[in-house]
Amino acid sequence: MLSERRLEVLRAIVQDYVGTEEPVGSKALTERHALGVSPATVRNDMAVLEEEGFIAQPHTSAGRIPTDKGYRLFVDRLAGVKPLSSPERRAIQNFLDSAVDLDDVVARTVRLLAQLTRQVAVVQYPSLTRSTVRHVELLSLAAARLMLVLITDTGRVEQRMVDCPAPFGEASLADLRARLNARVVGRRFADVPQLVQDLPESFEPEDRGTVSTVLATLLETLVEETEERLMIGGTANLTRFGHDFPLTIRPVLEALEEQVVLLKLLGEAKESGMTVRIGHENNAHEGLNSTSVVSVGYGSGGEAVAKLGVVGPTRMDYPGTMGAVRAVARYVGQILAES
Amino acid sequence: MLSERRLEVLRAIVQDYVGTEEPVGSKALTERHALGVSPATVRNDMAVLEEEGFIAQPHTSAGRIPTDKGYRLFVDRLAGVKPLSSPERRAIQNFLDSAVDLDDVVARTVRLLAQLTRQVAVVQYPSLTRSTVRHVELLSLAAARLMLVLITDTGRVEQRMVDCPAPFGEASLADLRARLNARVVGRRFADVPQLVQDLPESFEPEDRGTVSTVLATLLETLVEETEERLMIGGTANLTRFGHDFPLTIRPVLEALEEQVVLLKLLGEAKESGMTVRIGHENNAHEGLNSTSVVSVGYGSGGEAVAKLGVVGPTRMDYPGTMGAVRAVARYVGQILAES
DNA sequence: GTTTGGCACTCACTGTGTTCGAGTGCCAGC
DNA sequence: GCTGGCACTCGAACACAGTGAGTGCCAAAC
Repeated sequence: MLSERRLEVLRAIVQDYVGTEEPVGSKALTERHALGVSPATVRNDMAVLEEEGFIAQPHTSAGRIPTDKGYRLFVDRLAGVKPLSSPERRAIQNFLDSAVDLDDVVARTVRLLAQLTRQVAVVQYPSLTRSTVRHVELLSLAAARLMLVLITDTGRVEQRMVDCPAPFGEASLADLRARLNARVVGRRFADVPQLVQDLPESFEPEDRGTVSTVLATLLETLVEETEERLMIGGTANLTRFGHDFPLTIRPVLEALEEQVVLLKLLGEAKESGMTVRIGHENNAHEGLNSTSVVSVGYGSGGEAVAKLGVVGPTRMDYPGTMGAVRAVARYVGQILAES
Repeated sequence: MLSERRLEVLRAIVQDYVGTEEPVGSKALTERHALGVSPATVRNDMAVLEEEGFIAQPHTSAGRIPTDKGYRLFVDRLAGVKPLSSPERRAIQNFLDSAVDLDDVVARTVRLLAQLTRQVAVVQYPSLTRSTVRHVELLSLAAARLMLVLITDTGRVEQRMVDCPAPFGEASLADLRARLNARVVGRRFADVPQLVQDLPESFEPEDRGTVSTVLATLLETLVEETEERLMIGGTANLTRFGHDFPLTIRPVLEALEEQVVLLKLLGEAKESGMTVRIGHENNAHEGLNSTSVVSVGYGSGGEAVAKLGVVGPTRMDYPGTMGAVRAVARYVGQILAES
């Protein structure tokens, strides 16, 4: 068990190390923090903390730095979430309010997060399966070729070509469009499959094939989680860290280019509330095992339709980062709800 | 005037420097290239080349490196475009052939270019104004709210909300949709404005306001060159250069994040043929003044609908890069034409 | 039992020479 | 105009000592 003071020492170490980027020693600690004890005592505490694996020394005769386990404890028990200042909040709102469409919202969110946290920002586009249907449109492009357009309440638009097994008249098309919309508008994408299941039966035999094909394409589009897109920004912030540079930044950039990795990472985060994954906990990609990922879901209503977050060095300002991430997610949710 | 041999010396310097990333001296040159003269002679030639500004020495008692002006001469007069090997060509085609939609084509192109050239790849989405219209769709979302969807021959889809000044009946909507499509399908976006100019007049007075609003939105969408999007990849390749790292990579990453800068850069490139901008010639952003940009237009037909290219250090393999860029552009054009 | 001051020890970092060698410019001779 | 020779330059690499922040341990004090 760690006494209250030892925890305080750990907190002080994390704070100082995040601030200075240099290993912190016992003397410096007592000078900068009012711990009320002497350096020697702190040294004893440090020895214990090191034994427990919360801190480590890069080499003998150097100060201590927190380990991943140390950061974990810090995040879980010692740190709060630092709320943003109200000018910051206003700035966020203003900036997001002037977005014109979904792409713009996402792009602005990325820039905002990157600027606020001075780290790499990642924003996932609102997912299809968790959105609701605003409209389904069917266009006839050629005799046996249709275009299917899906519009979500979050403003996302998805389109697919459909090659029909048989020509499909304008009347049937209008009919299908009307019935389809009647059934699914306002419903969650996840519920669509069962809502349209029996639709082909109500059509003339010669049209059933086409209707089924259209529905199959529709369901396929919904399922295609692989189509999940995301936007990344602020990679230039990576250059702020590490004197040992190329070695550090290279694998991170590589990992960021693999969108699959990032999506997996976000996917593993909790559905609700903020998730912080520290260092080696990010086993999705080895390039990320000296970075931390702070992510949170956002959505137009109570429910999350996608996630956003930042990627930074394990040595980051967790309270500040968490505050920024949470605030941005909140405002993005509002914007999506309004549009 | 530079004699034939001096040009040969310059070519040798560029090639060696690109290969080794180290300043090249007179002795090493005569050893690696069959110039048929002694180091002393090469030294004299180098002195001349330096006087003319084609090469420079980082410090006394070091070899020479090409200047931007030197690279310029190399690209313009000394280097050809190195064609890809046929396995490479096949690989490109296979990789691009399996793309499923426009986003996928662009994403795959970026990856491909980045891998082939081992540099940062930039691909612009096919521009609206240079494409032709495949279909225009109007959807009624609410009594006085429409959605306008544009579909291009390159597979791009663009949508906008339209708030109507007055309610607009389904019949009028169908009418407008039909007439609009009759006029613009198959035409170039650039020609659309004059094709629809007189359309409002043929509608009932109470609908004219709405028709005008729709058309205005349509034209606005066409004009919005700012909406030009692009995709970037291969930033991890930046880490391959420079021991003097953070200083070098930072401004480049910053420049790459400013899409406006990149678009401007691509915009300044020649409409036809390949463009190579070297070092300080990239005055669009100071972060790019030690990089070169190789770009070329691509398109489904004979005409370019957008551009793609790579960004790398001035010290790059120009013939190889130009070959890869040209080949990729060619295949992307084919893919777009087929779809 | 915990805290504290004292003390010897460790070891990365810094600055200073010193050497080494690739590369240069110049010049006299072919 | 080309070549070999030669003195010179100057960055890179290496060795080495001094410095100081930081540590662990211990005996004394609270």
